[in-house]
Amino acid sequence: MGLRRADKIAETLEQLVFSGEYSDGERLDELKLAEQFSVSRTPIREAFQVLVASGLAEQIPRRGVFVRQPGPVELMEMFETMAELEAACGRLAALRMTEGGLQDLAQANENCQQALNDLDYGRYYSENEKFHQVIYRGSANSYLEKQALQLQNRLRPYRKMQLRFRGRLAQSMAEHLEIVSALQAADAEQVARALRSHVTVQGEKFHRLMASLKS
Amino acid sequence: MGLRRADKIAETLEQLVFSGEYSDGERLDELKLAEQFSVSRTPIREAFQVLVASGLAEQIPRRGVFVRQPGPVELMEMFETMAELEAACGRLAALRMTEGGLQDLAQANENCQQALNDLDYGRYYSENEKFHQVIYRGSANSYLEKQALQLQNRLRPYRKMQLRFRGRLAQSMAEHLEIVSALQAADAEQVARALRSHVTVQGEKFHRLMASLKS
DNA sequence: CTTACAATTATTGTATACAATAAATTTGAC
DNA sequence: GTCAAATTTATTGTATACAATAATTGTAAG
Repeated sequence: MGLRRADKIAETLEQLVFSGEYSDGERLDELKLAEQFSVSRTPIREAFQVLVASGLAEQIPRRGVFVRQPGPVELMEMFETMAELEAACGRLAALRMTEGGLQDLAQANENCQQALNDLDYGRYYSENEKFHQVIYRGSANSYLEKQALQLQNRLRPYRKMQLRFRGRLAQSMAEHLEIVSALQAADAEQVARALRSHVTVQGEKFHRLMASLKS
Repeated sequence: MGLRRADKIAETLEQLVFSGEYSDGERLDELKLAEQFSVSRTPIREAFQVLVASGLAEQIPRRGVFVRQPGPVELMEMFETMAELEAACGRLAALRMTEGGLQDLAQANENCQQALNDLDYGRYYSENEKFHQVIYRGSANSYLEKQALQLQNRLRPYRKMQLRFRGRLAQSMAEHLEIVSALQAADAEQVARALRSHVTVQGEKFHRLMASLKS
């Protein structure tokens, strides 16, 4: 599976946009990037198309492409959409999850608890992601799963901000348990409700997120 | 707002893929397309990136790009995801829809009824789309709205197949009324339920869709 | 000093040229 | 005649060259 230079560049640029290396509205300079990547403008331009298509940048004809960092409003909208996608996955998973899937879920939750016991935030974070991914998978709808994974990926940097504050992790674990038992009980509505409120950003979470955006 | 040649080409190719002009697995020939559009390979290749990014084609390095028409399974998954997205829009719209939004909805439904009275299937189809779009808008979440619009657009050709068969339109209208009244009553769960089952493809609809795929 | 216009520069968009790799075809051994 | 290796051909990926348009600077009039 040969990789094209352009694809690798697109991936790298994506990471740079995610990590906040480029701020909102900043223009992506073809020539400068071509130099940096030791490549001609062509693969850079092809990489741009990928960024633009995924909404990470905007292209204005004859002007250039400009990175688009989501503002507070769009961010909230994305989180809300994520909550609804998760709820949808959960509702379907409640009806379709296999015994093996439920075991994976229990294991994933176990790993979260372990990380929490060790106060290993980084590991809790990644195990938590896996926990949710088991649910996406459990929906038995690979199209929906892909959508959920995509948005999860897009929101990762912001989720990272909001997870590590006092009491949040314990509460998060409690919610996980509620989700797990609802899934075991195959109670679709309960799963959807639990996941929606687990993911939704409001109250204190909202203020934390807004505060962290300013930095 | 100058348009780039490559963007226009991407749009055209999208339509060609949608309309079934290209079948699944078919390779998109750069040179042939360059000739057809009277253009060099460069803008063709840039257009390809757009198609690939939106999942309409797959790119295999050093091999070419190949159109990806959804098979029966993926199609069902997409419809199911659409149902969940619509339910999500509806649930939010139930809480947020303005008086003006409700009026737009009533008007859109009125137009559907009118088209149905005239037995104008084409118009019913487009008015029906507008009806749903009012709900997307009603969610007051432009990110979610965009996702819904995107999938609606992607599913259009298949939806067209399944709408025109005996009795379906009358039933569809009845469901619309249920949706409208639930929205007026601001009953989020009821709206979500009604929209989900309205959009879901199952039973007779499923068989129709499968049958039409073979042609 | 400000404004408007002209000339210059920079940057994007497209065409062509070249390089690298995969597909196809030919050739030769068995 | 069949299979395999080698050669040719076709096609993709990248670099460069050119064209078109937008941004910038400079200049002169008021």
